[in-house]
Amino acid sequence: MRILVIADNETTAKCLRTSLREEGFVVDIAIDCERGSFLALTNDYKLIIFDHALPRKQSKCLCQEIREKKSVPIIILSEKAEVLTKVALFDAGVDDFLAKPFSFEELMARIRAILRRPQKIKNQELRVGNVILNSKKHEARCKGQLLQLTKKEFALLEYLMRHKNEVVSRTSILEHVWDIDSNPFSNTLEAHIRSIRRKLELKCDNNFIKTIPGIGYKIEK
Amino acid sequence: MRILVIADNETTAKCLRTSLREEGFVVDIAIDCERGSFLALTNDYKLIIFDHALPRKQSKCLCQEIREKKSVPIIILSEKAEVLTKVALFDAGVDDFLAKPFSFEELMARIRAILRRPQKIKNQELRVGNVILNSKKHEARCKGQLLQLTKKEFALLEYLMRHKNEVVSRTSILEHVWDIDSNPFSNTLEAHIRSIRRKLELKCDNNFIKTIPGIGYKIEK
DNA sequence: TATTTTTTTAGAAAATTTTCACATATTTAC
DNA sequence: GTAAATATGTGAAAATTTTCTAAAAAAATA
Repeated sequence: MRILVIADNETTAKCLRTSLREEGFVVDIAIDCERGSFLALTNDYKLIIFDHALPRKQSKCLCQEIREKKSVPIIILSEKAEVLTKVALFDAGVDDFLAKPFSFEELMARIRAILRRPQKIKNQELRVGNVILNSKKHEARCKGQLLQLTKKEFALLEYLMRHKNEVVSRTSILEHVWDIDSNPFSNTLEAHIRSIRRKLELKCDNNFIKTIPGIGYKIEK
Repeated sequence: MRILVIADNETTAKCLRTSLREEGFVVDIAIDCERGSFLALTNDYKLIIFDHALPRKQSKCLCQEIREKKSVPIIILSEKAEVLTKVALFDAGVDDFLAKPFSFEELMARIRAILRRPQKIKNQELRVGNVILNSKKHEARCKGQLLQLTKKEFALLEYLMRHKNEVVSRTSILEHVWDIDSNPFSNTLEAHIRSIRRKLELKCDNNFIKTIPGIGYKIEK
């Protein structure tokens, strides 16, 4: 689940990224409008979080620009919830509005609401075949046995399992599970697949992740 | 358990904070309305305590403002229990009302009533695995042996134990166990975890608090 | 003021992620 | 069918990130 944070203040952006990563998101940050706009238009983010310390006109324009071409939800973080600005921003296609400083819990509540992923889903288990993922516990099990997965392995396996019965291309995996700084020529994806497979084989399942040469990977129910 | 105290008189606020801390709460204080409103709206407090020495209109407005956006309970401390004011305040969404002077015990009784967890706050023991917390005695035991925990350590361990079997992110720990002034870049959290672990290891349990790298900590039953 | 508690600091240790060199498999061209 | 080209798999090491640790500094408390 990849999202973009746009903020002029690098510290703000990095704090947000750290917290959002703990929640399992893949986070790109842009510390100016231009880069923000570029990233927003050239990637498929599930959500954009936008710091309104940016100059007013710029941020309104930016929202409109993004919304003309993408249907991605936008959350604005603002210094003061000024009514006029607020209305203007909603007109520009903003989905939600949060006055600073806010608690991270509050932001997460808004994010869940917008992504239409109520907290319940987070508690729920994701099950395909013998494998069960529980993201609240950050626990993966195969035939009841615990798999000791790292954060990246967990995210990768989760992505594949959410797309069970379909072939997922390397490109889309890299786009959703890695952030913008990932090296597209490396084989880190293969390395991670390898290590998940090894852990699965060790515990139970020998052919959970199938390779579709030239295309990508697939998990079948 | 984080709460907010709003009072014009700094001494009052600090006295309340001290007493409430002794009861195990994490307490933010605001010595004017503006900051009070600001904190109330931007944090997830379990309770707001409100000194009515503040100008009447202000406090009514403040309550309404907070209640429009938050469902947090509010207790008002008033110089005289004037009936009219009282009614007006209840209209504004106040949950309880206490005329000064009052005993702290009395305030705590109201707090317990409002939080609708009369036992859990003070009387009940919290038990996970070998570890038992008794917040009434402020006593932590592992296999019957007493652990000499500081207040912060106790609060941190309690937070983790209340969320047993789930991964608790560093961010959410910082938000719930530390107050607004905590530095997000420090590693005071790790330092406290370390010192709890050392005390636990000394007495009994070697792997009570697990680290989930990149996410946070977890206690399993 | 003396004592305890909390926070900060900085370097060590641990864990994770990436890279690399080469192995193996698959596809394509002949 | 075979060889070349392409794509993926593999294990180990390097690089990076994250967490741990101990000790000193700062703050709170008695």
